[in-house]
Amino acid sequence: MSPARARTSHQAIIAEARGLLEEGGLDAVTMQAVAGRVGVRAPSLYKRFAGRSALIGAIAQDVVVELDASIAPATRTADPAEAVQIAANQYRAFAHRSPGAYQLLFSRLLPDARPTAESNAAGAAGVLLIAERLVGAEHALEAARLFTAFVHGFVSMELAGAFRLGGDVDAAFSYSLDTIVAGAVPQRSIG
Amino acid sequence: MSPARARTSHQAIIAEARGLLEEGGLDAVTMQAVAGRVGVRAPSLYKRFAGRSALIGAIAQDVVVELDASIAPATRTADPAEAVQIAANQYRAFAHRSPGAYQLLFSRLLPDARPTAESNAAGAAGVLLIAERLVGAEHALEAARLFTAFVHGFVSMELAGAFRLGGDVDAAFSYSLDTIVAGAVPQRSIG
DNA sequence: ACCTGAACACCGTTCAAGT
DNA sequence: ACCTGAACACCGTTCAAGT
Repeated sequence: MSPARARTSHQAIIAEARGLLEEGGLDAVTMQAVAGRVGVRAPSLYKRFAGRSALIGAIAQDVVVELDASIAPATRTADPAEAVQIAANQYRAFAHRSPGAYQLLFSRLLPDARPTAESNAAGAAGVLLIAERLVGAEHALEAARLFTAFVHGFVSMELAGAFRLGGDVDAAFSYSLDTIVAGAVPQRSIG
Repeated sequence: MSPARARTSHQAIIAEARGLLEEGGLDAVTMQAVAGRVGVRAPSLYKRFAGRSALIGAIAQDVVVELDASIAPATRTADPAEAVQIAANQYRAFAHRSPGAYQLLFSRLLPDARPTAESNAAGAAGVLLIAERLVGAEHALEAARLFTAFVHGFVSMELAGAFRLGGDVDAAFSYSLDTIVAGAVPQRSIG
């Protein structure tokens, strides 16, 4: 007679789905596999998520928040050139720590699986702040885009196994950041 | 009594699959949909491709070759700073022209759907050549990685709809290339 | 209030049977 | 030599029925 009590939770489902994502990619995140991990049958998941893509979207939201949080401390470093290094290294470290989650952010997601603009506003604001300190207000947005595009691109290529010509990948990352900072700073005084 | 004659071809299958990829993403590239487009039933596709992932891999191979070809002409521009601009703009134009195909290259692919290292050796060599002309032999590989990572990252973010803060995206691309070139060149004479 | 089995429409893939 | 229908194991999703 007692109505069935909850045997799982929103958070547990997301956590297990994310585990499957890291282990076997998006294809491994099936409703049945997730249900199995949380000790329930697939149809029960629909009590908490509208469908698979909503579940994927919930993961993406969490990931955006974590990624933002991991680069946020860099904002508190006064020297902008140093802040760039810290933010870039933290961003890259997050992607290495959670490659499946990271790649999810830039995969073509279904409409309802898209992280909201607000959810990464904090991260965008932090990068913009550092960029403004580095190059001034006029080119802050452009510099922020340069920085973000480079770091994302580098990490994305690493995770895709695109650096196949040998050499020291860490050194290339470091060289690149130095080069970008060197190119960006003078534009404030010269241009 | 006459044995059944071929009703489609390797190339036709790849072309139609790619059309579906551009229209509806990877999920739309089902064996049944591809078969329907080439006027055949799904099982017939297995006469020419080992499976879906082999078909996806064949698309990826073609795309790598086309992308390489689109940036190759930049190599013939003597001024390296100018060559960087041309290569970057051609790369970006290709991604805008074939966003589905482009994104395929950086998605987590199954083992047999991976473009071979040889297939993009030409493109890598071209970028490396331009980088060497720009910064010298010592840092050529690192500069090539900076360039490639930035351009890929920028384009990837564009296609993912990640630039949501307004502003002029074309201008940010142009600003970024100028900044990278400005930062890279001095390192040859100074460092 | 949550959980379940059964069902449905869809996949990729295999294979014996057709021409 | 290529094509096909039928079959299999697997998806996501719905829903009536259980507690």
